[in-house]
Amino acid sequence: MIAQYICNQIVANFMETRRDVFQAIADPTRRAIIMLLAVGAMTPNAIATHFDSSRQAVSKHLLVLTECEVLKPQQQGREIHYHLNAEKMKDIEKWLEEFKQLFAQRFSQLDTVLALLKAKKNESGSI
Amino acid sequence: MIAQYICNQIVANFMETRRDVFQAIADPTRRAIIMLLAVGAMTPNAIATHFDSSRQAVSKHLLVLTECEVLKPQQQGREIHYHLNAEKMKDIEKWLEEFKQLFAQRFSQLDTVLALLKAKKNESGSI
DNA sequence: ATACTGCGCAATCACATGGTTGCAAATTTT
DNA sequence: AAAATTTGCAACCATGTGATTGCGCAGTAT
Repeated sequence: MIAQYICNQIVANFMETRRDVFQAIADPTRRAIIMLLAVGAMTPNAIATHFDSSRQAVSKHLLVLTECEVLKPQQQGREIHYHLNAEKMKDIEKWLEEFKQLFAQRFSQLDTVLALLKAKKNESGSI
Repeated sequence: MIAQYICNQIVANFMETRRDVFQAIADPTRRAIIMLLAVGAMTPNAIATHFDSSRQAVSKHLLVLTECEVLKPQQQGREIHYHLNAEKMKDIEKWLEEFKQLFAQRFSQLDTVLALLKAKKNESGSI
């Protein structure tokens, strides 16, 4: 059993709001769009030609991606070029890194908890 | 403008099915659960105490995470210990790595396309 | 045997999501 | 000026999602 305060800390740290990068990459179509735009900026019509779904469906994905700040629209006359905001992708990397650290240190964290429990063995056992 | 065949290849490669790791980490509660279980296996009740939502709500998240093969339930008497399948997390890392490579090589890919276009300048322009 | 506990499952509900069609606004072309 | 193109936006629909409540079943404790 992990000590309560450590768990609460973990939960508090990693509970975030919606409309983030994680929602952006949740949909396979959106992941494909991200990959497409990683190569270069494109217009909605150009993007849509690569998918079975309609232009409007793709456009809605572009809206979501823009709300997640993964894409940045750039108007050029009547065309809109969607650019990738590669910086946002780092949020995923950051989370993944935090996870990997937590996972790698799981034994030492348990040791910490056990040591704390041992040190407080004479007090009330709930820490 | 990116050449058609490269784009189609990208789209085909990165269109995947649902119920994958990306859906697993789309929800902030599920991300927090993953972080919790990264430290050590826990029972549904123990997990639920760390969240405001009810036990059943957490249980549904556990079901989703299990379907995504991020968690593995392990029955012990009447208790079920949910273990993290850290291997599944690598799918995210893999995707992120592919993205980073694609992004880093975007200029050279454009060069490739332009070179191809130049070589075929006398044929039909669609490649 | 009889409670109690831990847990999954079904029903239900509000809301989000992905998709479609239709249309209007803005820009470009003719 | 008129036609065509690119695009976003609104309405609508089917389905998915997150959450709640109620319940039943399998272990455990008394």
